[in-house]
Amino acid sequence: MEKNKFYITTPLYYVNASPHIGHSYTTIAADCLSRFMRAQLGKDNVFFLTGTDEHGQKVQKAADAGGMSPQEFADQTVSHFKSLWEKLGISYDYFIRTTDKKHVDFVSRVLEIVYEKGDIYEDEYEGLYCTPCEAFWTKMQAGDSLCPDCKRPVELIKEKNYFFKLAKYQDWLIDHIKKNPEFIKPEIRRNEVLSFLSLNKLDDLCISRPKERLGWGIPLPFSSGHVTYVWFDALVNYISAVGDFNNKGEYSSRWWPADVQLIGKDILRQHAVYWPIMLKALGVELPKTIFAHGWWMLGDSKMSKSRGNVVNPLDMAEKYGIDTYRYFLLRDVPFGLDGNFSEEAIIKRYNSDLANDLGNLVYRTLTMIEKYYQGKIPEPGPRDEKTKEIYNKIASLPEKIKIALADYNFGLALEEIWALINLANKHVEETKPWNLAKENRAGELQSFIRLLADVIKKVSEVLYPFMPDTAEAIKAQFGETEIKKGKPLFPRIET
RNA sequence: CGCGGGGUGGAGCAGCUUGGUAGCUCGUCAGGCUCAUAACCUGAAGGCCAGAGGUUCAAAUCCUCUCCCCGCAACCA
Repeated sequence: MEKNKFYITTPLYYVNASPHIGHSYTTIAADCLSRFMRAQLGKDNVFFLTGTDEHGQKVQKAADAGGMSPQEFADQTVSHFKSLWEKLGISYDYFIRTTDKKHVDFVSRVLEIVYEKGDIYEDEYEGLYCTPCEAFWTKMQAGDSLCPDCKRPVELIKEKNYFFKLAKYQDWLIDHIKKNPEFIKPEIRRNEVLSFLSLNKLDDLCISRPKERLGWGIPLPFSSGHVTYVWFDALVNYISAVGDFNNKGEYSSRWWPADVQLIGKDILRQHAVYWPIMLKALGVELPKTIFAHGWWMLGDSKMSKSRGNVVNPLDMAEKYGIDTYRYFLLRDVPFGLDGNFSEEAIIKRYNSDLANDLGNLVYRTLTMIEKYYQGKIPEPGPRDEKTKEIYNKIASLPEKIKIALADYNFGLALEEIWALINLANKHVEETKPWNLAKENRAGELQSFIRLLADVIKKVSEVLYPFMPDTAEAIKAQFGETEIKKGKPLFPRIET
């Protein structure tokens, strides 16, 4: 994450359903990193891309069901995503839609280039097809010759399709992953991909769908009877959003290659296998890192629409506050591992970390400034050893956070911040400022209060990428010279 | 024998690579303090580290086997 620019992407969210906690998780993580990197590199040197994937069968079916055109349907879902991101304070730089004209043209160009290169060929596709579900199944999936979805019989059908030569690049990809330990993170996912690639022979990827079966997609430039397979279309967004091909088919971009592409572990294969091979075929550089995070589970079960246990991020943000929601997601579970989501867990985090530790430190400090210094933040006083030690901690905090985030360890970064908060709370106990006041030890009291104010100012500064509103609120309470006390930031939630 | 991850005080986790007093957060209990949101600080209780065997002076940590839980297993985002 060094260098002078930082390009980060989220996956393109598929518009067949409304946003859930998983979407918000990836996007909040990306937002946090973007805000952090803007502070490091300057606003103009960071590019944060998100957007929506809008083609394909599922969208068409959902649109049909709602009596809309696919485009109308997509427009509607896109507005849900956009308003959610606005509510959650997501600072994306660009929102790409795969139905954008630029993207459609770009995909077309990509297909031409790969086709001309000879990495796309025509062949007969044979598979087990379930007509009512409009889906193909593998032999394994439909072992009993019944559709795993609807349990009706599948039939073997053949159709003409276009294939992308994945297999040709298999060894190259294995080699790339082995040589670049940073390419797939965390390590567990890297090992997973590596073992998958080593143990299985890749089949070429079918990248077309006959128009009569699926009309909602980008037409293949070399076959009027087919549209592009959604993944082949969608993945290209990461480069279509930020660059162009010249007439020789060479790609150039100020931002590409991406510094990190955040994804959920469910779409690892597409991003760690298909995507790099597509780029290789195009002669375009590979992203530096693909980071696959874990899933949020509800109790013991996976979150899924069919089980009716989907968590609506907007409800959570409204109920507990945007920053609480952001804090919870980034702090409660290590990025990369699965986590358990529950409102009890949010409340626990809220009360212990936000209300008791941070909120209380801020509030007690404000009270003391009000009481002992009439609301004016005192000048620094003489520093004893303990005070110097705490100032050293303040000074070293940003570097610790930088190290933690360089490893995508949001939880550790927040723990570092809380270590300072807890140290300050402890310091109050040890110093007993109420005694200093009674005993007229003005110098010590002044130095002490100023220290607390300085701790809080630093905390609000480093907290900004994680909890922007809270950082602003604290900043507003602690002015240059005066304070504005107001209400507690995080009133306890009584249970 | 398909591949992979995991089983550590009431809950959630760290420690295992490079063996040597079992650590953190929350919860519980007791005390302290009063600037503070019954918040803060200190202390205590609580674990034969899934089970069995082995290596070693010494194993949560290395080796073998067993049991249990969870993902993945390819054109459906």
